[in-house]
Amino acid sequence: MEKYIPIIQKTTLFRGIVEKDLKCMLNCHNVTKKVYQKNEFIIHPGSKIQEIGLVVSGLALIVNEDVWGGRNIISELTIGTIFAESFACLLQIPEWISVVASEETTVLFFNINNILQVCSSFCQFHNQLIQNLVQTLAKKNVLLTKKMEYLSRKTIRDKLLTYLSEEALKNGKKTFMIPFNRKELAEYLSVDRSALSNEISKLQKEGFITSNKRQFTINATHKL
Amino acid sequence: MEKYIPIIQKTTLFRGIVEKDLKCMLNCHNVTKKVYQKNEFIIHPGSKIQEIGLVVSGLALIVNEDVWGGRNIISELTIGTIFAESFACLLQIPEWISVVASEETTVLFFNINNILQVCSSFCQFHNQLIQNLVQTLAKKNVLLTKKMEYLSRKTIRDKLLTYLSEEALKNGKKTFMIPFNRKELAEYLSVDRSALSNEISKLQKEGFITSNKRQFTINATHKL
DNA sequence: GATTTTATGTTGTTTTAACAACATTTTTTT
DNA sequence: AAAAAAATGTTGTTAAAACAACATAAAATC
Repeated sequence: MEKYIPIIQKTTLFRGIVEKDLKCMLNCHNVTKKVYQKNEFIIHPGSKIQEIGLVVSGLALIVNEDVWGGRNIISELTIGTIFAESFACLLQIPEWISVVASEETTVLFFNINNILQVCSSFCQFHNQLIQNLVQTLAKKNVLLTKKMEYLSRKTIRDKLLTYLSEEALKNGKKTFMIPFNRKELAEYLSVDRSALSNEISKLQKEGFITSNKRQFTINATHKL
Repeated sequence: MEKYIPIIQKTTLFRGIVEKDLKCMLNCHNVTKKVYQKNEFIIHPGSKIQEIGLVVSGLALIVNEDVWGGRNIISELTIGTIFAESFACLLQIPEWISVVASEETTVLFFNINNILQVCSSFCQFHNQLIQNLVQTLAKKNVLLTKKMEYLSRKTIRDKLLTYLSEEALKNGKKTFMIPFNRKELAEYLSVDRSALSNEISKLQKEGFITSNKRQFTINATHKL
């Protein structure tokens, strides 16, 4: 198990935990390891759960299942990614969510109770762990809320301008770089790539923005 | 302060905390109270924050501000609503978010450190509070992820079918009631109301679903 | 440096949604 | 019970996005 310590230490959940404590945790039988074959279910829809997962080898997929038997990939879980932390906190997997191994995959499971239940002796380890868990959840929350702001706009133009505005405010400058190329940005905003490129062109011609690849400049004097 | 205990006890954050502990907390100067006038800022964009807010009278708005000076209401904060819990966990308000009093509004502030920092003496109070905070964050997370599934679909039909599918799975039945009327459902899915009604009609004619007001039946044998 | 691949922009066509206007039903108010 | 208000459904028009196909530019590979 100890060979996974470098991976564990890099996760948001265990960031800042000293190696001694991690070793202790791994040796206290608080962590279980399981290997899954390709296409095997790691998490079944509607099941009970008490563990946070961590992929230490292979690749898994979070999948949304519909009543017609259709499947939709929500996200990919690469090595070093923790998953199901929200579900573990609620002790329940939604009926439409599953996690499936995309190839042979090794997963470590951390019981949520060992993280949340404060031990009788005041310890820095637990404090840090709770702090980390809360921050992980909060961060995801803010990211999702942010993304929702774009997705709930009706036109590509509005989605894009809302996104660019927030990026400008976040950077504190009117000129900034975005972390996506066109294809990725289109996917992030859930729009067609060519339609997005087209809209960027139009906004430039109309004087709202200037853009060159990943660099954008917002012309805030040019009122909407 | 103690007059607010009934409101405090009903929040997800303080659910299950005994009155004795709440009183102790209120008396230990861990909670501050502030009254805001109409249109006054309760939270400024980009500011530092260490407190979770609770509206105990009046009405406040979470507002998204853009670089052009435009404002967009993200949500309404009615009496009994806690807010800024995610931001408090990250100690930072995003640059595009503000909270504004919509009328004269009274707010209680709970310092996040008094919730997260485990005291040296093992206490049930703290344990419950952390449990509650984590559950609040996790729940919001799952709700946001769920909503994103719909919003990221391109057509009204896909948004609606995804929504109905998850509701059916959640209820464990093909026939179920939804918690929205048409106007609310349209708003939730970020689509036009009449276009939504129209799409529901079409889906019925094509045999995918049966619907009567808030009751829907999914015909899962009628493949997509 | 040439070749291939990937990213980006452009345009026209088809599909879909938004919008507006109105009919009908249901619910609420008086 | 009548009147008013709100919710829902329907249709036609307009606006916008998806899609497809292609041109060009940039980056990666050989």
